[in-house]
Amino acid sequence: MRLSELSAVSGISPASIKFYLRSGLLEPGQAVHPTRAEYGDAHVRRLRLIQGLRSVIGLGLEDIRRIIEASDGAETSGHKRLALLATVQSVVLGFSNSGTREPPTVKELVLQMGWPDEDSEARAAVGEHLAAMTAAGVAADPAVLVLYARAADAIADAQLTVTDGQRSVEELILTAAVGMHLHNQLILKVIALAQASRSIQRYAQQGPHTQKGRDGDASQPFDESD
Amino acid sequence: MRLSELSAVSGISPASIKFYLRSGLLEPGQAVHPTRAEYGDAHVRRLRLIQGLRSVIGLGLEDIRRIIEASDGAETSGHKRLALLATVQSVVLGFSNSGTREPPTVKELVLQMGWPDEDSEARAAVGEHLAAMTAAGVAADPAVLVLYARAADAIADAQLTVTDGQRSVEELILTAAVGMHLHNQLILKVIALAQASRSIQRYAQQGPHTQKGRDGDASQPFDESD
DNA sequence: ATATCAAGATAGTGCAACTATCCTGAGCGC
DNA sequence: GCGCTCAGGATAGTTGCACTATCTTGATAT
Repeated sequence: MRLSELSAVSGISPASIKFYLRSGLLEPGQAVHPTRAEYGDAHVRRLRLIQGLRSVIGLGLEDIRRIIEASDGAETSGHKRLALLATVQSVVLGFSNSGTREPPTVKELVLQMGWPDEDSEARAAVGEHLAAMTAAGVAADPAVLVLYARAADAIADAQLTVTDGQRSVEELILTAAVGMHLHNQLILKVIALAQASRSIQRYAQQGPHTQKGRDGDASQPFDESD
Repeated sequence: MRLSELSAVSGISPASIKFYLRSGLLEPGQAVHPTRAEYGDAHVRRLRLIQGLRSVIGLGLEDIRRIIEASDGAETSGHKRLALLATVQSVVLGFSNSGTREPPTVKELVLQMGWPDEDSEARAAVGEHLAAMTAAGVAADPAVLVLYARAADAIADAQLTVTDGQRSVEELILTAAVGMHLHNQLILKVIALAQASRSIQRYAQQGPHTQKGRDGDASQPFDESD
C-alpha cells in the first residue's frame, strides 16, 4: 500500500507518517520507484505501536525509538522477548541505575516473595528508589513493600500470560506497556480511594462532613466546594 | 522583601517569578508603590510548592494553579484539608469522571476493606478505570484488586499521618503529592521487578537466559547503549 | 535633578511533535 | 510526445509550554 493508504488504514495523518519516517521510527518501506514506495502490514503494526505508546502512556518519540530498536529481531525466542520486556520496563519507567548500593530491604523482599535472587535492572531500580525515598524523608515501610510486592506478583503473572499469547512483537510491547500503565494507574486510584476513605474515617469526628450524614454534627455549615 | 530578594531566597529566577505572577500562580505581593512591591514568607512557600510540584512530579502550571486555587483558605480545619487533598489527588492523577457507572467490583472492594461506603471522586475514578481496563481487554482481577487495596490502605494511613503534621498548606500539598508520586514510582518498579522475576522463572526452562536478561544479538549489530 | 534599579509588559527562545508547503518526478490522458 | 495531476521526499513553519530577555516607566537615593 502507499503512504496515503497507510495513513487511511492507521488513522495517522500522512504528514505525521512522514515525520515518523524521517525520525527513523518507521522503516522507509519498499521503494518501487524513486517516487513510489510500498508499505505493508508491518508498517501498520508499527504505527499502532507508536500511537499506542504515545497516546496511552505518553511516551516521547525518543523513548519509543529506544523500544523499537530493542524490538528488532525479538520475535523469535522466549528469552529474547524477556530481554525486550526488560527494555520496555526500563524505558517506560525511566530506569537510570546511578549506582546506589541496594538497601537490605530488597533482598529480604526478594527472598520473602520467592523470587529468584538475581540482579536485574528492575531490582536495581527498586533499590535506588527506596534509597531515594528514604533520602527524601518518605521512607517506605518494609511491610508496605511486601504488600506492594504481593500485588505486583499477582499482576506480573497475569501480564506474562497475556503477553505470551501475543502474535507480533508490536502487540507484545503494547500489551506489556499498556497493561503495566493501566495497572499502575489503577493502583494509584485505589490509593486515592484508600486515602479518601481513611480521611473520612479520621476527620469524621473532628469536623462535619457533608455527604451521607455519618455523624449528626451540624455545628458549622462549611462550604466544601473546590 | 522585593522580587529580587524573593528570587535569591527561593532560587527561582526573577524572570520566572514574574512569569508566575503573570500566570496567576503567585499573588502580586503588597504593592507599596506602583514600582515597588513587598513579598513575604507566603510567597516563598508558594514558590517552593510550585517548584516541587513541577520538578518532582512534573505537573504543568495549569495543574499547579488548580491545586493552588483549591488550597486557598484550606489552612483551617481538618475537613477542608481533606477536600484539598482530594483535589490534589484529582489533579495529580488526572481524574476525569466522565460518568461511567460504577462496576459492582468497587462496592465489593469498599465493603471488604471496611472503607466507608461513600461516593468520592477517587471512587468514581477507580470505577471508571476498571471499566476502561475491561474495555481495553486488560480487565483487572478482583482478587488482584484486593491486593492493591491492602497495599493502598497501608500507605494511605501512613501518608495521612505524615500530612497531618504539616505546618503550612503548601507543605501539606507537597508532602501529599510527593509522597503519592514516590509511592507510585515505587510500585511501578516493584511490578517491574515482579515481572522480571516471574519471567525468569518462566523462561528459565525454555531458553538460555544470560545473567542480565540480555544477550548479544548475533543477527544485527545494533547499539544497545542506554 | 538625575542616575539607578525595580516592577511590569512585550516579545523572543528552545524543545517536542507535528503540519503545511514546495519540489521533483512518474503515470496517464490527450 | 507533452503536459497535468498526484505521490513521495525534503524544508520550513506552527503550536503549546515554560520560561527568558529586553524595553519602558517611574520612584528613591544622592
